[in-house]
Amino acid sequence: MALEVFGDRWSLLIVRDLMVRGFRTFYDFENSGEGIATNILADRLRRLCEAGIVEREPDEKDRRRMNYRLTEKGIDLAPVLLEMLIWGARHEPSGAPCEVIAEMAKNRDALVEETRRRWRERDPRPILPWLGGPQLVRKKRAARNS
Amino acid sequence: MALEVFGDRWSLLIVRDLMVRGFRTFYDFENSGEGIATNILADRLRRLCEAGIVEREPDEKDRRRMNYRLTEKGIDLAPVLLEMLIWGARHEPSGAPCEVIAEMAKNRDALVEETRRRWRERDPRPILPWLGGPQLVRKKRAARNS
DNA sequence: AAGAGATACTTGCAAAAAGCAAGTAATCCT
DNA sequence: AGGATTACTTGCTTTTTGCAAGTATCTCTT
Repeated sequence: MALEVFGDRWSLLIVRDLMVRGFRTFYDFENSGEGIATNILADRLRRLCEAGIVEREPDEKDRRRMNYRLTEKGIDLAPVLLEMLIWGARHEPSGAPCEVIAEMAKNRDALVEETRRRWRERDPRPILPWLGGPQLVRKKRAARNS
Repeated sequence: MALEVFGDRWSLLIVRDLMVRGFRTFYDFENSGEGIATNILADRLRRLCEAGIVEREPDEKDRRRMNYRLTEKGIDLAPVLLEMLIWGARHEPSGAPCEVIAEMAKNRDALVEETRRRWRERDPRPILPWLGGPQLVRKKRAARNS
């Protein structure tokens, strides 16, 4: 079985970032602070595509860019991620505020539904704000604008 | 965070086997057909203990034996495992019969509760019969008896 | 139109982890 | 007492990961 997604350090994090942090590009992941090596990132994105969890489409506006997006199969991982998050918040000192998690645990289904909605409608707002979204301001541009 | 449980190929399988297959000993894992190497198994069991997910207690009856058991923190992984199982059954050709999974998906909470009950009351019956429980008949003895 | 910068990778090599086969110590069974 | 069972460990090979650097397009600025 291709349940290998669950046996890999990075794959699930990639899925999470696509799902809840609004990540779309290689660049987003590279500069997210997760610390994933670029060769591993390329490899995992490839495997996730092969597993049918992610799909890649070239950007219309900027031909250098690839957009990565969850498939239906990928978005169906939402409940798994949510349960992991709840478990982590309950048992590990994590960054997720406890009350928020308690709230999430009560409304699992609503939260999963909201995640699906945002994905369907390409609503880029991160559903877990404390994780932070992708850096929208690029490096050099930011330097120039400041 | 010790969310490394989720980034390892074997840790979650060990937890699953403790939880739903009624595994208790090193021997159970070694001969389960999962194919885990004994040094890795020893290491993962040690780490799971250190992470507070599993606890080890020497067997009363047989002093050679160690019994491994989930802690509260470990049994709290039940919802995560269940969601993985549901996902896997929906999207991967797995051994789990579809109707059974559909049923499980409908009664998530009841199933998690039943898992907890069996664990609390040390009811060894596997909750997912098609995965198979531990081999109760040992090798040589089986050969002799046949 | 040209050069600087951005994006999505690949390549080569070192370090870490996993896997395999064999061995060991304590305990049990007859 | 002696063989079997259980729970490991040890040493070595293979695979995977991680790091630094490089490359091929494409875009943006001047």
